Amino acid sequence: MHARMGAESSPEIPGILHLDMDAFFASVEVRDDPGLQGLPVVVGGAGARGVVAAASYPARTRGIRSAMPMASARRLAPDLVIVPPRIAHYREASARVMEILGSVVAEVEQISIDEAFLDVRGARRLFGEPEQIAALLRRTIREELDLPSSVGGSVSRAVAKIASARAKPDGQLIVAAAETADFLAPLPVSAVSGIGPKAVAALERIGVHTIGQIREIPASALARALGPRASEIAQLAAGNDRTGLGHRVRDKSLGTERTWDEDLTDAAQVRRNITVMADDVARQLRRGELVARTVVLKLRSPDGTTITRSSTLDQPTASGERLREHVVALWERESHGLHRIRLAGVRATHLEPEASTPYQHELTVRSGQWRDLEAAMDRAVDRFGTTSLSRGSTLSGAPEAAPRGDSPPSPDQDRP
DNA sequence: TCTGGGGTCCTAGGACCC
DNA sequence: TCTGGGGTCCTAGGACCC
Repeated sequence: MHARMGAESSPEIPGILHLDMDAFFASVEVRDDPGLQGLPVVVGGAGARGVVAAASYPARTRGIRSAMPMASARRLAPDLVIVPPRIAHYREASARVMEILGSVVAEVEQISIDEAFLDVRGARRLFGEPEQIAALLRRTIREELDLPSSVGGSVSRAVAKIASARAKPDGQLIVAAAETADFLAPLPVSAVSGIGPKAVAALERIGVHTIGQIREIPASALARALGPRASEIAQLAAGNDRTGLGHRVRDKSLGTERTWDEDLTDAAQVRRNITVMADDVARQLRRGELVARTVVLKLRSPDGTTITRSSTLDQPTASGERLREHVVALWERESHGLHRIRLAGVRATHLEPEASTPYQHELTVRSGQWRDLEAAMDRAVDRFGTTSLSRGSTLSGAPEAAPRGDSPPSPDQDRP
């Protein structure tokens, strides 16, 4: 059932587009090194626990996929070319893609580094129907950045996203409103964004494999299989969402984590590493002119069990010293029960723009000192890179650093 | 040589306030 | 001296996405 026909309610134009860059990280690397053209190229960690972050199409024809363990990828393609990720570089390319989108369409919602939704209904008078706008965007990205992309279009975000995936590589697919049900019916349930491995397994248990079948089973059966998410998923599967575009205001959290090829067994070593991570997170906050109110420590054991422990601060901060204190305290609370650590991470959440927080106006002498010191450190890091100055010793002249325990500050030998 | 690193969103219980 | 309901914050875990 549709809403009333108001003066502005346009007929069902499939004007929600989803633009997705093809094999983005890998495409950027191949573009920058034409010698890689046609080869099975993956971007990702080469270590024992590395995984594939992006695979070129020649790699995909060999069965290699994103998120696959690098060891498996090597088995599938002994001639595999592994390129270490250059995230900052991809972010730059991403910014240029988004600039191009914004130059054609006012309504753009970036949803990840390599994809965006666009509402082109208002751009039709200038640039034509959704098909033509999609072609224009893809052509411009190709000409200006030499990168391939694909576009899906629909009246629904969920369906536009499914369509862009079906259009790959280097294609476009606009699904007219009247064709939506036929388009969706034969697709596997996993095609819906939001239906992951757990939901797929739950649906298979009740005999549901395709999107069409979701609409045939009773709502009660769907609710039993999927729990509270059932109705939302039913809506997506029917192509009924009309949510339009939202505009993500700012980041919600920011953090860093690391998995070691060999588990850490020394508590002091874990403490040193999370200390470095806390400094790194604080630096990211300062760079983004943000402060955080909560810091989260994440720990994973060899068997995959993951715990998180969080601590909320009295005042939002971007101080490495503050974050270190809290994250180390969280670690000291847990370290007794954890003897082998596969992964550790530090994340800052409840972010606020630095300018809007009262803490800025309540600088004490002491916090003023840390700000000056850490600002100086930021400048040095920008100039010399992270490895030259990692932590500890530089700040130990500051008024009482985080509890330090048994071992003296030592250069961090863990980072390649 | 079996599982990364960056995130978002949701749920649920307990504390605390009114 | 027996018990309610709503709202919000904090913490923890989990599913999911690229």
